[in-house]
Amino acid sequence: MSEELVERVLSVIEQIPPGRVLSYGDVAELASAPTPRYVGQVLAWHGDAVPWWRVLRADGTPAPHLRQRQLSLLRAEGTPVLPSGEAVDLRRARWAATTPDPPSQPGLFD
DNA sequence: GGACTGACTCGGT
DNA sequence: AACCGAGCCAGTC
Repeated sequence: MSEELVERVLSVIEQIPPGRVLSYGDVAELASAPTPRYVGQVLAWHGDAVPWWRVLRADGTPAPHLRQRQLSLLRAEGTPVLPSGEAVDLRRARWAATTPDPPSQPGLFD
């Protein structure tokens, strides 16, 4: 696998602002990775170097083995979580890369 | 070269 | 909501 591609994937993740998230598919698209699976693979190996908790599955739920830890990290930085507490509210928390700046006001998510 | 395994996703039951 | 199958692709054995 190309080292360059790994760098791009990590770079995209590094740029996700606190309180916002991206799905594996989003990251794959932004980094021109071949498939979302690849992003998961990169995170499994180099995840400790980036804010991995800001990457979720397409439905807003974290990968099963990270469920607890990831959700608490997200809650800690103010990411909007659904009432169930089991998934992030993607419609509000998803980071639009083309509009990089997160909403600048405190009223942020609501 | 298979076969199987994942921090995946989507469409169909 | 839950389960299934297909497509995906790098790694490992």
